[in-house]
Amino acid sequence: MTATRTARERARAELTQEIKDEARRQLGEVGAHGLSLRAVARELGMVSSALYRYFPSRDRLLTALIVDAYNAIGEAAEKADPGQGPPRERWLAIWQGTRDWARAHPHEYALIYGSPIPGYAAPQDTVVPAARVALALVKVLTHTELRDIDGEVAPELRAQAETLTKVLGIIAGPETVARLLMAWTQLFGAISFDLFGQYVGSVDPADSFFAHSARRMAEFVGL
Amino acid sequence: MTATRTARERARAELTQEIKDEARRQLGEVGAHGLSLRAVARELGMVSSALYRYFPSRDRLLTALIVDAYNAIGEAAEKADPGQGPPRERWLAIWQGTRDWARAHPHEYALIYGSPIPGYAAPQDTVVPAARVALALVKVLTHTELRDIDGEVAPELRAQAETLTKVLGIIAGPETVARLLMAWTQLFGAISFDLFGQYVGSVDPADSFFAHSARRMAEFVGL
DNA sequence: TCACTGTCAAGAGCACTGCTCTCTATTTTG
DNA sequence: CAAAATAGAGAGCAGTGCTCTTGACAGTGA
Repeated sequence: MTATRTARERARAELTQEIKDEARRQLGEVGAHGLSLRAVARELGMVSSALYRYFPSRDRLLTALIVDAYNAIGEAAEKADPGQGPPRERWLAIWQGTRDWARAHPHEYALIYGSPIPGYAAPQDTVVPAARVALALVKVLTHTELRDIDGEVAPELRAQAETLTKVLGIIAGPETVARLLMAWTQLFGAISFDLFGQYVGSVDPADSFFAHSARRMAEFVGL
Repeated sequence: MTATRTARERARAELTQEIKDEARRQLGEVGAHGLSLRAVARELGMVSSALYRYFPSRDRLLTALIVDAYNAIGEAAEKADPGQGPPRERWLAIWQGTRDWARAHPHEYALIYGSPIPGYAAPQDTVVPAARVALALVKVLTHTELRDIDGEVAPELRAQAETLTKVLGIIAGPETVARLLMAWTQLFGAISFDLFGQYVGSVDPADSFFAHSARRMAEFVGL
């Protein structure tokens, strides 16, 4: 009984995966804007209406791809981390690994770090996968002796920083937490500017500049 | 003769502007994704095909809006600059003014700093307006005594920095130029993260964090 | 074994899109 | 005034997301 039901569920799971794979393939070719449900169905040899049994709308398909993309870039960041050795080296490796993934999958990156596609509704499913890269960076700092940094921190930000220290379990002052958030912002700001063409005319091959930023931000957070 | 020709050309210029205005209005409601040429034409009481006499394609209309948006955010940055007084105050004012504009026009901001809409072809018309915010920041530093910063700079980046010093006419070492580029990246990275919802769960009302970032980056570049 | 139930793909169809073409009215120009 | 350029209107094409209905099939309880 479970076997038969599983047979069906397995077929369903497989087809769901095939749809996502094909959609991701087309995403890489025509971007999110050009992704067409009908084209995906056509390529899979099925009729477009059948696809709605698996994804109730185009946006939901995109959301599924978004979650996958967050996990993929998060995994890339985690795998780039050697896990041991000098924290500074680990930090630089994570930065590089994150950028490498983004450059290899520009459309998927744009999907998650570009303009929000649907009506501004970032589903709840995305918040945990979205944090993976940031957590990889935090992890480097958790068992590290940071040179503590002083600095005035406004009450609102101080409160937010203290909440974060509890959630993340890191031992660092508010100024360090704020700097970590700035580094996180810098990481994705630089990748986005690079991929979206904002560096054209200034640091167009941005490799050297990106590596430089990674080093400076490592120092900036106290590494 | 010029008067008669002007009559038509003026009508044309006016209608071109009206189309852009209406398109911008709809952009604010439904975003770039939902912007429809037919809807714009409908609202203006004309037929959709007539609109093609003014913009040869939807992408070209969007490109016109992109140029306008770059100029608008650039002007916002310039107007926020008091133009005199302590450089640090000017720097902070420009950061704030830029963010304020972005928060007031999120869809227009997404248009220029989100995922590139057309097939990755950022038209040449956009590069000059796109630099206005950065130039406003540079302007603050030009007649300022910066405490010079040392630091190793890789050859590629050093060459790019030296090209920039010539183009911009600023007197600063490569390390300072690199830091300026990082600050520029930080500014738009923070605005994008804020508007695109990436700060949800960490520094959600990002006002305090943004102000903090502005101050820290001012110090970072030597102000 | 047989009817029942839930699942599936298929097809037709709706309202919409960007865009092209032709036709006609108007304006500008020589 | 006649010719040329420009304007808008309308029809139409190929494509889209999405809905609804229809018929086939698989698994279940009597």
